[in-house]
Amino acid sequence: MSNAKVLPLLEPADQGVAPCCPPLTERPMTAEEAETAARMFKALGDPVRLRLFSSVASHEGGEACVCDISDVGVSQPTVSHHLKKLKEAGLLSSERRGTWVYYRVEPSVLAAMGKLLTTTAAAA
Amino acid sequence: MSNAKVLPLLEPADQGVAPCCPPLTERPMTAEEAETAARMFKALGDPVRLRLFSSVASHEGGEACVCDISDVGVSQPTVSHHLKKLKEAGLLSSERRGTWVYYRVEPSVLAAMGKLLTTTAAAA
DNA sequence: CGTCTATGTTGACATACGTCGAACTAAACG
DNA sequence: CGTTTAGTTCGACGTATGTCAACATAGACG
Repeated sequence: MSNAKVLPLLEPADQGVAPCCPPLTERPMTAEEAETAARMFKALGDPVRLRLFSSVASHEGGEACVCDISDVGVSQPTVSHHLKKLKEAGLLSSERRGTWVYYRVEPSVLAAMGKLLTTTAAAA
Repeated sequence: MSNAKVLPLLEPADQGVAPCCPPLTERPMTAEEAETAARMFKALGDPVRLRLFSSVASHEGGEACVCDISDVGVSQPTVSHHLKKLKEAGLLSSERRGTWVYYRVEPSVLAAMGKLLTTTAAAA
């Protein structure tokens, strides 16, 4: 099978910490950091993807079957396309169990993005 | 607890404050919420914009002249174009003072996006 | 086996996007 | 005035993106 290309910023040892970059307000990002972080923001920069991601993330256990979240107003292939994008961005992972395919959030990535947006400006 | 501030998921007010939506992990976003939030994520979904925004956000006072942040590897019209996009997304505001134009971050928007990505405290 | 259901993939299309150079506006300065 | 510096807007170009219908694949089930 063709392995999905996942963001290289996430090592299994980095779970729980910010793997990508310092907060946006700390210092100007380098080109490389921006390249990496932009990929994550871009993945959430589409309404359909955002709804899909939110549906998965808010589902119990942070995991949901495709059949439970595909009611977002677009065709089924489009849903599959967007889920693939989210997977390629490292935000979701998928697993087939019998008939259905389950998608799950990558909590470390969510935490990384949250840290990017932490307002350190309050210290000033 | 102090959820009195997070409760209003009203329309994105035009006052600069953008408490658009609850955390992504709280419940599936509505189409309207996703539209609003995706616009912000999309604005940060470009490496150049991310660097520009980070440069402004990390500058003293959360404010910077265009001339101080335009060294991002693209032409000056492109810088202007991206700054306009960030402004349209509500992430930055601009003001002309004499010869130079200063851009400043909208801290409320930054906080709103941070809240969107608040770590999955409930997704256990 | 055949068939049904659940997802993924492919190909095509229209639109959006990032980029640049050139032309334009705005302020300072002589 | 004219010139210089700072920044925006315009027009054009190539590429990326979102979308769908059609087809393909993977289990389940008889």
